[in-house]
Parts: sequence; structure tokens; C-alpha cells
Amino acid sequence: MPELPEVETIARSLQQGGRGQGALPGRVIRSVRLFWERTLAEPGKEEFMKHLPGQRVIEVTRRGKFIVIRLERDWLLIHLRMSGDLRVEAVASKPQPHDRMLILFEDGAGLFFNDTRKFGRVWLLTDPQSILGKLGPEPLDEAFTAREFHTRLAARKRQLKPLLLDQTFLAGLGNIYTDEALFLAHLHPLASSNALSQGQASRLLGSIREVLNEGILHNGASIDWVYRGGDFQNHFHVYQRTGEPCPVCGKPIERILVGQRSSHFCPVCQSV
DNA sequence: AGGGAAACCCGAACGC
DNA sequence: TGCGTTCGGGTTTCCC
Repeated sequence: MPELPEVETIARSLQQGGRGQGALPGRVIRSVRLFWERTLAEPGKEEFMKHLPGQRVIEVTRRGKFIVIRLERDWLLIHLRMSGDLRVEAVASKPQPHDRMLILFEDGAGLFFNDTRKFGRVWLLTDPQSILGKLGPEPLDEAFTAREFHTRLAARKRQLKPLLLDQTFLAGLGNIYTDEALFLAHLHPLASSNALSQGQASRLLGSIREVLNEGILHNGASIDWVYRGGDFQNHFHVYQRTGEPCPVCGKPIERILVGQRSSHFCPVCQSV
């Protein structure tokens, strides 16, 4: 579940060396190995091999669900998608099952990209804005106001659920966090975005921030058997709790399909 | 413009 | 036991 909190956690650990000895900044790339090429590397294997070796890592940050690695000349963007994970080894050992890429550094350290379901992607770019520029605002950015959020919601006429999942509208929310935020805000996933009052928009932004911060606190969620360290899955209010009593009113949680995505909500607390 | 569907993947969890 | 089928997560692309 490569949603914002986990990406945030990994980016932080990569910067601070949290996972083992993983501080990337300062390290110089020696070589790159791709164990899976078909959809992993953009623009392609040849470009990676040609341009990455010799470049020093400057810093590691995050934008939306992307992990952003700034190199001396280029930029590396990593999207973990569903089952992706990053692992840093001070002395790179041999690849493990489902490892898709290894970036080997001159001092022997290695950054492994492991991804069971092969959904993840890595981009090598001279200008990261070609991708990051399309993203909507950061919900955790304090400069992003509830008033601005309300304006953006009112400018569209869409079901709340798909709109919140739209990364160009707001960056970083996935299916879990959207369901949880809508529940906390007492809003129905099918409610129309342009029907929200300023107060409802404010409450929704507050709920989004609460859910994201809670996810970060718990190191993200490990659901669908893909374990990646977090335990936020033990704190869901509605997600994957179909039929269980609503923690607020006791009515069974319902599950519907919205924009092909499963959506969990309380039919009483979240009226349209 | 909004919404639906399919495609990309895999392994768990099911049905028979 | 061993098949086959379904499912779901994020995103892009195509179509109405």
C-alpha cells in the first residue's frame, strides 16, 4: 500500500539512514542492475545504465506518492504503487525474491527496489516537473488552506471519492485514506464535490490531515498479505470492515463500488 | 466534462 | 490433492 504515509516514512528513513545504514545523500552511484525491465524503468534500461553511474545523490524528498531522489545532474522518481518497497544495505548482498532493481554505490552500499506485483515504476528525468508538475496540492502543506480546498471542490462537479483519489486534484491519497477521511468528515463517497459548504470542506481537509498523520504515526498500512512494517491496518474505522458495526453508531459498515474502487462507509453517519 | 471499463501484475483465497 | 477463477491495490488510456 504505497500511499503517502509509507512513502513519507521511507523517504525519511532513506535520508536519515533509518532502515539499517541507508543514508543515500553523498553516496555515488557505481552501477545499476535491472531484474525486470518491461514496465519498471522509464525511459528505459539503456538510459539508466548510461546516465546514472558516477552521479552523486544530493537529497531524498517526497511529493505526493513519489519518492524524489535528486542527483547531481538528473532526478530519479520512484513510485512504489501497491507492493513496492525500498531497502538499503550497507554492503549490498545478492538479490532477494521480487527484487526488481539494484542501484550499487561506489562504497559497496546498495539500494534495492523490491516489488512483488511489478506495479512500481522508476523514472530517470532531467526535469522532474514533467511529472510532479501535474500533481495537485499537498494536503499536509500548511500553506494549503481550507478556503482554497473549498474553492477547488466547488470548481468541479464530481463524486467525492474519485475526486479525492485524483492525484492532479490533491496529491497523496489512496483508497484506504480516502475512505477513512470521508468517514471522519461524515461525508458520503458519492456526494457531489460542488455541493460541499465551506464548513464541510474544512472538516474534510482536517480529516484528511488527521488520517494521514495517523498513518505516518503507524508507519503506514500492511494489508493484503504484503507486509511492510506498518500497522495502520489495525486502526481502520471503515476500510475493509464491511458488515462490522460502525464505531460511532453501530450500524453495519457498507461497501459499494465507486469508480471501480471499493468504498466503505457508514450509511447513517455518512448521509449524502 | 464526467464516468465507465480495460489494461498492467501477482499471490491469496476461494470453488469445485 | 489439484486444478481454475476471482480479487484488489494505483494509474493510464480509451471510449461513451
